[in-house]
Amino acid sequence: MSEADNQQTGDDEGQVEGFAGILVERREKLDRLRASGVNPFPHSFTGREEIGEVIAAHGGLEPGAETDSVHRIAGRITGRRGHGKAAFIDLRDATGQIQVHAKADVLGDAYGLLEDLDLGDFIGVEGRAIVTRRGQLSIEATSWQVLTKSLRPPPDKFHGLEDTETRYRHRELDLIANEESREIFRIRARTVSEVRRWLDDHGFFEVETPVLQPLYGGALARPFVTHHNALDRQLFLRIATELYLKRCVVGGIDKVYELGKDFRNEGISMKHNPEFTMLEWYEAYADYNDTAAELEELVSGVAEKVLGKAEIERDGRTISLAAPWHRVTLRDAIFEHAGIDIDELTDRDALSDAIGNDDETAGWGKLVDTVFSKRVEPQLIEPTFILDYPEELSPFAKNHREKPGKVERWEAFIGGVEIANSFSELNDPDEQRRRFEQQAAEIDRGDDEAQPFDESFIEALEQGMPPTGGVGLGIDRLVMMLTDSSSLREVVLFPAMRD
RNA sequence: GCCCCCUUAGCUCAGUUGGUUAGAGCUGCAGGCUUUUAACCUGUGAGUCCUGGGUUCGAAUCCCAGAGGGGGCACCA
Repeated sequence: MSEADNQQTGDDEGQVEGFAGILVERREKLDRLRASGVNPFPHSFTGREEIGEVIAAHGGLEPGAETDSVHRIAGRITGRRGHGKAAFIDLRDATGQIQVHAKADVLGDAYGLLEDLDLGDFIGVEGRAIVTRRGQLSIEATSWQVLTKSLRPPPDKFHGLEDTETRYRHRELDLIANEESREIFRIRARTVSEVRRWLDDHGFFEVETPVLQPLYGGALARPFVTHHNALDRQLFLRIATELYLKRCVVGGIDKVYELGKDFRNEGISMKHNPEFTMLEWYEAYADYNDTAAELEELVSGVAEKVLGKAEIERDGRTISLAAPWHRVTLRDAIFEHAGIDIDELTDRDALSDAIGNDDETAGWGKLVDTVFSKRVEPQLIEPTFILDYPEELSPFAKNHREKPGKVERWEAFIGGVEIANSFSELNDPDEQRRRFEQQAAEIDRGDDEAQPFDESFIEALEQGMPPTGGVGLGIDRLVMMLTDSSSLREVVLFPAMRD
C-alpha cells in the first residue's frame, strides 16, 4: 500500500516496470477512485437481478430492438471495447454474461470514471435492455457504480489460463478464466445434491460419524496419523465410514448413509487424491444383488438429472449408463481377458508363474488382484459389475452362499475406472473375528495396509446386525465420468500439491 | 520411492548449429474512434529465459545438481 503510494511520482518518469508496475497502476486507479469520492469496496448492491434472468427475459428480440424494461445487474468485468464517447463492457455473474453499453451522452460525468475500471473489477449497472444492430442483447447503462476494485490482472481473456500448476494452486483464476472448469464444478455440485436426493427419496437416513478415530478400519489402506493434545493420544483420520455405519444398522437405522471425506495415506495419481469424497450406504435386509440394482438406478438417474441423459462421453466414445449393466464374475473376467482360470490355479506359486509375477511376498489373493488390475480393469469401459471376490481380499464381506472361498462382493467399473464397491455385509461376529485374526497375521507379515483388529466392532456385531447390503461409491470418480475428465484433479477444486 | 518429459513478459506462445541489445499476440500505459464483441488504428512500456553450479571467447540453447509441474511405474478407491 505505502509502497504503491511511493511509486506514484510524475506522469512519465518513475514508471515501475513489469508485474509490479501492473499492480501499481491498479492501485493508482484505486486511489483516484477514492480521491473522487468513490468507495471502491462498498458493502452491498441491493435489488439486483441475476444476469441469467435478464437474458431469459429478452429472448428472440430483433437486432436494433429497444425495450422499456430497466434492469439492475452486477458482475465482474470480463471484457471491454472502447469507442471514444462510448464503450462496451462485458459483465459476468454466476448465471451468465451480458454486454453493457455505456455512452457518454447518457452517463454524463459518470462516463469519465469508467477510465479507472479494469478487467476483473466488479461493478453494478442499471439501465434498460436493448439489442444492438449486431443482435447483441445489452444493458444501456444509465448509472453504474464500483462494487469491488480488482488489484491484480486477470488471466488472458482469450486463451484463458492453461498452466496446470496455476490452475490447481490458484483455482480462483481457473474459475475466472475457464468456462469448462466452471462447468465441471457445477456438475459436481449437482451430482452431490442429486445423489443425496436419491438416497433421501429412498428412505435413507443421513448420519455423520467420526473423522478422527482411535482405531481406523473399513478398508485396506494406510491412514494419516494425528495427535489429540488434551487426551494426549494418537488418532487416525478415517479411511472409510464402514464400521461406524454398520453400528448404526445394529442400532436400528435400517437404511443409513454418509457422504463425506475419507483420507488415505497413499500416492497421488490421475485416480487418487489423499482426501476424497466417498458415499457409503447400508441397507438392512438387502444383499449385494439388491445393491447392484440400486447403484444402476442411482448412477443412471443422477446422470439424467445432471446431464439430461443417461449416457456419457469418454475418450471420444459414448457410453450408456442405463440399466442393466454388464455382470461378470471375477473368474470369468480374468479368464476372458487374460486366459487364466483362477478357480483352477488355486495354488499361489502356480498362479504366480502363470501371470509372470516376480513379487515373492504377494499372496494368492494379491496376485488375483494384480492380474485383474492390469489385464481386465482397463478394458471395462461400459458399466460393469465384477462379482464374487476371493475371501482374503475382503475382510468385511459375507461368504458366498454357493461358492466356497468366495465372498458376495462386487466392484463397479466405468471407463476403465472403479467407481463403487459393495458386499453382502458380514454379520457373523465369530466369522468377523476370524477375518480380523487373518488381517492381524497380514500385519505381522509386514502388510501396513491390513485391517487392524477392532474388538469394539465385534461386540457391536454380537449385539446383532440384520442381513445388510452396503455400498461405497467414489464421488470424485463418478464426477470424472460425468465430466469426461481424465484426471481426478480436474474435479477436485484444490487438489493435493507439494509445498 | 523409481523412470521420462516440461518450466522464456501478468496470460498464451515463438526463439535457427551455441553468436549483436531475447521476440509476437493479449493485458497495461498515452492518444484516436458513439453499435463493438479476440473491436479497430497510432505510439509505448514490460524479462531472475525455474534455481544453483559447470563447459565455452560467448549459454534461453550444451553438461551436472536441485525445485515445481505433467505423464508412466509401484501402491490404492
